[in-house]
Amino acid sequence: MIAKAQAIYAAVRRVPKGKVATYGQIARVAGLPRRARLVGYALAALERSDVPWHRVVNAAGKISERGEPMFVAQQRAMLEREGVEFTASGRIPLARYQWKAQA
DNA sequence: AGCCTGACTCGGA
DNA sequence: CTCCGAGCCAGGC
Repeated sequence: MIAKAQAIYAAVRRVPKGKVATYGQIARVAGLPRRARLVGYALAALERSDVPWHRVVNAAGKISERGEPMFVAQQRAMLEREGVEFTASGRIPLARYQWKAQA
């Protein structure tokens, strides 16, 4: 486990229930500007943790796929259970649900 | 070291 | 809206 990953996880944990954040946003909050890919990489390594990874989506407000479509459906279900709505095209209206990190 | 891959993002066409 | 190319970084070979 590397320190950068820890910073990323800490940033993700700050995302409140019912809100979502983008990879790039998490990267900035974690002090790693332009390292969106690193965020995805770090989250991919997650296994059984208290990190709300399901609240992290890409810049388009869509859930990033990773092989099994099953996980995407699972993530969407968890978000909807927290009150996050999806558009007919499967996107999340970021203007309304994106987490605004406070300095 | 080089090359390829990947839960990404942005600007341009 | 979609597709492309470039920039980014960690890991494995």
